Amino acid sequence: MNSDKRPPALFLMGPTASGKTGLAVDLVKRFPVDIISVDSALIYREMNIGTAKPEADILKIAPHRLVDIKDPSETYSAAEFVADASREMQAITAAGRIPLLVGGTMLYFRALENGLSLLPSADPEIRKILESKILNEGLQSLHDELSEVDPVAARRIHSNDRQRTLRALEVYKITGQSMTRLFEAGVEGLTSHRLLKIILAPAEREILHERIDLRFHLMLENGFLDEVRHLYQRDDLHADLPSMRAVGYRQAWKFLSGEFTEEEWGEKAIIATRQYAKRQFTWLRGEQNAHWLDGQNGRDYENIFQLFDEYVLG
RNA sequence: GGCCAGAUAGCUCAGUCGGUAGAGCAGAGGAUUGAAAAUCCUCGUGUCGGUGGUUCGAUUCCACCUCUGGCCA
Repeated sequence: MNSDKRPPALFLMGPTASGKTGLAVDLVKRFPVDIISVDSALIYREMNIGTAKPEADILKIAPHRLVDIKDPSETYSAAEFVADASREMQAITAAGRIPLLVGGTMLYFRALENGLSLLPSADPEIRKILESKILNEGLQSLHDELSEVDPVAARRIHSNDRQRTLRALEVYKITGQSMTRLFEAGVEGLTSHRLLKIILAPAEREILHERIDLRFHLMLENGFLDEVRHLYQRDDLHADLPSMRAVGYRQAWKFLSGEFTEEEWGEKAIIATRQYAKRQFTWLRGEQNAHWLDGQNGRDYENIFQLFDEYVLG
């Protein structure tokens, strides 16, 4: 029924706390799949409890690639992910197995599937200059500057969106060309594999909220605060690093620095997790050709196993 | 038991010199091209505690009642 001769690959997407890891492990037990993590926080070593990283015994059964590849002091990017994931997919396929990409970082999935334009990577020096300009002259002046060099991007990017305004200007400063101009070249998406996309997400938002709550309290029992305390004590880490802005870590950091009370930080961490899940849903609703499953009952899983059987054979 | 202060959106509160009300947070929806667990945008009808009274009109003024604080006994 399927004339597509390209090798198969599986995307397993879903909001945080939806049970992706559990399903992935089940798939590993039944099918010749190897897992690639699609998660901007699991890349960090020493960040285990708060990121809900699979435990060592799970990783032994179901190894995850692209986990623990960075120190919390380092940065990562969607482009690096695309390069890393593509490489791992090729390796897995070459070994006669099927790549299973599992995670919740939807930008990474999107970038991998649809591709990224050829843009320069971040330049710390230029960012520093632009940051200080925001400090001295305000974000609006930066946005005004963007209007001069790239009016199309300036119209698209809201003047309060500090991160995108800065990035668009950075691209111009590095290349001398507008981001809009560079976009015109088009992008090349993933063509090496045929995809089966599965979205695991509770149909009821309330169920997910309960799971988030439950999981957070479990994290606390498992010593989440001590984990953050270790990171807090390192003098090469600070609150503005991408790693320390992760949900939960950011709030725990603020408790340790005295900005939040003990009750406050936990409540705010749970809230931030819910809001993160909501943003993930916005991405997921836009996914094309994906199979949704609620995951609240076992039949769902059976359906996926069957689907997967047909897909691999096809 | 007496006195005082409260009772308004899921929560914390503002406000209406009498014309049925709005902020923050929460929540919902959306955007998303090398920081993405990031960053940003949009969305506010609720017996204004209850019952009566005054009034053309009461959430607002008055009386009583209920509840919650605090003080005095």
